[in-house]
Amino acid sequence: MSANSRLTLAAHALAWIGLYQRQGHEVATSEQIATSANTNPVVIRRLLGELRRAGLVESRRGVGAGWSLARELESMTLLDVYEAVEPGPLFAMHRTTPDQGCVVGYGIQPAMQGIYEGIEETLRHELARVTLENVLRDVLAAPR
Amino acid sequence: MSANSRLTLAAHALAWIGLYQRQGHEVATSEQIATSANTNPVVIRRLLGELRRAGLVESRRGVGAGWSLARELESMTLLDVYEAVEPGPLFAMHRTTPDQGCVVGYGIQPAMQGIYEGIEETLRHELARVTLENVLRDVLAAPR
DNA sequence: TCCCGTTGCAACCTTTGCTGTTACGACTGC
DNA sequence: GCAGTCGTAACAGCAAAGGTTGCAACGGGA
Repeated sequence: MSANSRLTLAAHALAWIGLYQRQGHEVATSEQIATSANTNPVVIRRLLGELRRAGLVESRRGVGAGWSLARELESMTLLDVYEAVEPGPLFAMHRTTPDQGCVVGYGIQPAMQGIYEGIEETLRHELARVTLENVLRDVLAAPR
Repeated sequence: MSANSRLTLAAHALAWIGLYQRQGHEVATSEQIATSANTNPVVIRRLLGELRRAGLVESRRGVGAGWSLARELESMTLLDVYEAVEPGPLFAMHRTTPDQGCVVGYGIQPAMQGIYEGIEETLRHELARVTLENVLRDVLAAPR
């Protein structure tokens, strides 16, 4: 599976903004977050843009601009973040339509479709159990 | 997520071989399976090679060669197939190591690591609940 | 009114992984 | 020896993600 770091990076950004705000700052810049994540500010802006569309963060422009949380970390779950940054399904069907004249080729897609739906529902449920507050607590609990 | 059709294709191939054997045939060829899946025989051989390494199928060479199941479909689960064809973890960490001098950059990877492990364990449990026999039954149950 | 720092966004390149394709050697029953 | 199939390497094509550059838009302050 082409492993995807978008969820990790989004959680990183949210935890960073949340911690920064608790330290008394109003907004965080993509530059600061990019430094922490060791990547490019544009990558952060793109990702935070998706989170903004999902209502998780807000952005201000002009002087003293930057990003702030739209909700408390306690009320954000990894499922919210996952849905904001991961569009497609977990498992894909065939690239090309199987032979519809073959019994297996005809029935395989509806069969796997149904199975995958149940599995993804369970995945969503698991993701919904973890709040960004949990994430930040785990981050701060890392032993030095 | 770069959606991955390997699990779907592997399930297709196993269901095809299983059904073919129940119809009284000894072995199935990669050519036949490729026709059903509407792809290239080499793609099928590569994938079945991974399933062979996992002990799910066997192959014979020479005249009258082909593939056969190494176990009954009832004793194979989607987890067996998943582990055979999907090497990496479901969610990836950052591409580049985050800033270890930053509290969040330092703690984010162990934090997400622990969270992801729990989620993947649940995913494995779900995959283990579905046997290839279930898959074949669903395939044959597709309405014409 | 101008300046400055930041977001918003488009365009492009590079890398990576999967898939498709061709080619050919290895094997085995006849 | 022949024919049919696997086993595998090599390469091209394609798509997605990430990285990079460039620049317009915004808005508070001087």
